[in-house]
Amino acid sequence: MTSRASATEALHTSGYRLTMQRQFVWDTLRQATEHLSAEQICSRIRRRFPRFNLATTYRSLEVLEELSLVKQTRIGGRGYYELAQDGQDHYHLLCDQCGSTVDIEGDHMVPVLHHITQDHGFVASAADLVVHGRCAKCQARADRVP
Amino acid sequence: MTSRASATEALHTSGYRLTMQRQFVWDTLRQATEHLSAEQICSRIRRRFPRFNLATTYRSLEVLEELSLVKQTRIGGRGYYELAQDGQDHYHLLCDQCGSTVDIEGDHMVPVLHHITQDHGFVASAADLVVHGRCAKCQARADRVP
DNA sequence: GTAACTGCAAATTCTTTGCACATAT
DNA sequence: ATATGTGCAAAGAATTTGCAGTTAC
Repeated sequence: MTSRASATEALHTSGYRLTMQRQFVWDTLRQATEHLSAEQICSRIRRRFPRFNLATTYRSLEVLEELSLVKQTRIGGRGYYELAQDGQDHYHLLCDQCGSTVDIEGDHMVPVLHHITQDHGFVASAADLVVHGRCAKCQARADRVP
Repeated sequence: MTSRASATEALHTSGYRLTMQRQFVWDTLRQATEHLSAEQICSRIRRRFPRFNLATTYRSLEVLEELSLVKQTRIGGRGYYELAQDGQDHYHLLCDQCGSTVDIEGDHMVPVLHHITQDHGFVASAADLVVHGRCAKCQARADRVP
């Protein structure tokens, strides 16, 4: 029902070959609890399959992205990858103090995107939102020691 | 009244030296009608001052950013620079087809940011929003030739 | 069997840094 | 006078590409 079950199928029906490497990348992202950089994905796979390399990581991610199975978010010039959610997008809160990220899901952006469409005749397909600021922890810390 | 008049002053009062190079970068961004990459800024300045170079471009932009005179937006792994608007942020619509960008200003994001603060105790200081999709022109073209 | 894919190394692109010289204060 | 800033060249980091060999179909 979710896109998770259909990765191999999606590859197959799109004419892409089902390789071990692509499955590794897919599985790594499925098991991850947060977005991962290409480097992180690669090194995790290398633990079990030492000949795996970064070029293949990028090439696999490119395919998975094209099939809308994976979503890339750029934070500070680096790309991070995670499973694409089915319907709704999700966004990132980045604490500029401790560097932590929080994911937010929900339809907060729907009215914004709607507005954009109305005002500019622009048909939005995806939105990358990174909100900078201070997370709850760092905020509390700052309050304690002003 | 706007931040535009106070670049030299801001540099001065912050203890930064007022150099020709920094003024060149500032003036280039003032004259620009859209955001520019470091490379674009540099080559424009080089037309009048051939010894100007990229390293100085980046270093000048860093200073101007720190003084909140300039805002950087990252699109597709590249940094683009423009004057920081006084009060309100502005965002970018990026046409994935023709590569054009449209700037949107306004307070569309205010309720979103407010919500985020409520829900996550996260204090937002800035938001980077890049909306991908299809601009009006490309949309019309697609409608004509389906 | 063959077109697609991988591994490796080298190339690209964007950005940062070290250091000798120049300059704003 | 001197701390800061610049120019140049070289280093870094992230990503892409060329190509010979491998593999899924």
